[in-house]
Amino acid sequence: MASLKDVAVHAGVSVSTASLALREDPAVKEVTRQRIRRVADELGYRPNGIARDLKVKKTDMIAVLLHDLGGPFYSELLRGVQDRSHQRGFTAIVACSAKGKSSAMTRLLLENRVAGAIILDPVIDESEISSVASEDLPIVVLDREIQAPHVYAVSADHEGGAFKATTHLLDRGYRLIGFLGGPEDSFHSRMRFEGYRRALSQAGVDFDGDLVCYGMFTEDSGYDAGFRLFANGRHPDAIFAANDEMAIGLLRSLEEQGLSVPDDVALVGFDDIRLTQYVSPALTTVRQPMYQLGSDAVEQLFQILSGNADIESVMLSTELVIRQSSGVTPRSPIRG
Amino acid sequence: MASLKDVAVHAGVSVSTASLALREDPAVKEVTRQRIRRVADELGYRPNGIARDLKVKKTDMIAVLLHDLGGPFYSELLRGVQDRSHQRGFTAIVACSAKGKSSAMTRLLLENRVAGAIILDPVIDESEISSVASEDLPIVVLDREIQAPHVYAVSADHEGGAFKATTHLLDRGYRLIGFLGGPEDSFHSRMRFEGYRRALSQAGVDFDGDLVCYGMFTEDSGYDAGFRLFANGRHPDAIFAANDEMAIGLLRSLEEQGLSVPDDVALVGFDDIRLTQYVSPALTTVRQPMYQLGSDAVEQLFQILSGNADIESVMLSTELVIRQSSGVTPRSPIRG
DNA sequence: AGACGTAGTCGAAACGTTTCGATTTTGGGG
DNA sequence: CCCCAAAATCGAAACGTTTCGACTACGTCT
Repeated sequence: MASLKDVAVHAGVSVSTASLALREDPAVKEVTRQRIRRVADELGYRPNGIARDLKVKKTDMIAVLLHDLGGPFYSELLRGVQDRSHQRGFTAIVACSAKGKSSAMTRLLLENRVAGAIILDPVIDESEISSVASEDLPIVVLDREIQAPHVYAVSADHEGGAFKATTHLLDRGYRLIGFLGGPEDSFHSRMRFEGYRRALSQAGVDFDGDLVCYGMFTEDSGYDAGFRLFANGRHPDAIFAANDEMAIGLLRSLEEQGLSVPDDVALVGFDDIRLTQYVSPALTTVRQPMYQLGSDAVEQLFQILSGNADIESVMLSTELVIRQSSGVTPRSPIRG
Repeated sequence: MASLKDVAVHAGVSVSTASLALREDPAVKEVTRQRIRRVADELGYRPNGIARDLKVKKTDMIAVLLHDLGGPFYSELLRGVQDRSHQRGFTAIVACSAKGKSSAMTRLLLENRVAGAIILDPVIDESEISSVASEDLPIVVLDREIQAPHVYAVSADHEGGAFKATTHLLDRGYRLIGFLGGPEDSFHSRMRFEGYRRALSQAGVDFDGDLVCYGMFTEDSGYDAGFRLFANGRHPDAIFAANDEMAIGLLRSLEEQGLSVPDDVALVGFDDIRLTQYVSPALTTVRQPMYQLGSDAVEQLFQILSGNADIESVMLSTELVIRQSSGVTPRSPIRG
């Protein structure tokens, strides 16, 4: 592997001149520069970014750590990250946030290979993240609340989205509105539950714990929950599911129970995954601004790295996407 | 940022001893090691992986370059990459293969930051890839054919899958089988077309160019093609679409044209994306071993990096997944 | 003609490790 | 008590850059 020294020797100049020349520094004479560049090409010289990073003590790479690579809607998020990183001169690299000796977490974050990190992983524990963040490694967490130095948050407004979803059902006249949550300790599930509670309470509808049920955010767990929600003679007239996967499983189980959606039971999900448009009836849901989440995360990191002092948490609003599963006409509007 | 030297000074030992101690080298006495480690912890010392990589002149990171991050079925692929990388002691980082000065391509591959790369990108041109590959940077391309030094291939058997799909339709008695391809210069489309041709020819069915149509691998382009395929009084009794997206668009257009699938027209797709199970009728398709593709790519890279001389291209077989869209019972089996 | 500014080039240090040969310490045997 | 091998520690070089102060040569100004 040809190094700068090799180039310098072959071009009959010093290493420093070669270095300057290849970086188009105006201090080196045009003719010399051309010669050096020609030699570099002949030798197939490639700058060693590792050496460079070591010398200048900084790197333009930022890490994006996801719990499982390639989940369904990371696509948009990563596009946001990608675009904004590029715009800010960063190179974003994505990896899986698994722990362990040779994990990306270790290699990238603990071994000083990146300037900062964005973490979207509901599972990895808080202490892990806060212990890894430092003066030299700011971390932006997505969809989490972590109070720790050098940890910043960018989040979609899950509570607000859930509020919108539930209010939508209330507006359409439903009163026995069930909630299908995810794992109880999950941030997403908690926030969405809170929005649900707030909507009920604002509408003056009593909360009924019997109408609440939990799954695992998977389609199958939604399917299972579909039976529990209608067991013992209970019969909610609408259900707000904390994510689309479960809503879709739920849809299947309702169908099996001979219940029609939305005629017998209205249904709203969360996330707006692609499938929601294809199931029948198409699923009313809440869309998160994934692209912006990614882009804002990078921007936040950029600001921090630029030494901008007062960084505030960012909360992005969500959007209700109304389709068929939540009924068509308001039966008895509660407002207006 | 505390360096090894700081640790050494505070612990009253030399830098080399500190280095050895923190790597648990048995040459350093237990008590010394404990002292050094304690000091390191107190100072919040973190090894500088960049310096390390520079010194030892190697890195355990491999890059995975995708055309667009987070496409629908990269998920499985990346899991394969992830698992195998971990098993082989690599850290896999994923980035977008866009070109340009500060792109991942440049930063990671051209600046010697990774030991090797896996590229899955039908768009980026061949010359780009072959010019980037080198002695010190072996590249494994997925689903492409590139003849160049230091470029190796791992591929699913698209031709074979298309053959299976078409033969399946033939077995069920269809004879006027149309082909809906992607962009004509795409490797995927070409291979799948070839499998289609071979199946027809093996069954002694004449190829009819009028039954061939091209889209862009998108749902909308499939929808449009659906009208072209049935224009001018043509009426294929089955269609093999080169991917599921287009097949689904096609399904929609057939429905609009009052054609029933599979009764009027049978349909087979390719890829087995998740949606295929949810559309109605569920789509018969060809599944690629995405997990294995990823895992084999890493394995291939590992072998190359281990100095294993004779590396052969790998071709993985695909699997026909039969659902409702291709009809139910054979009408007139052509074999057996 | 001498001084001086400037364009161009150079040398050496530094970044934080690892590695290896050299040096010191230790402890046991004669 | 001394010597020696083994154990423990150390010092310095090296990895490939960048950077900065220093140096050279040369034309210009006075």
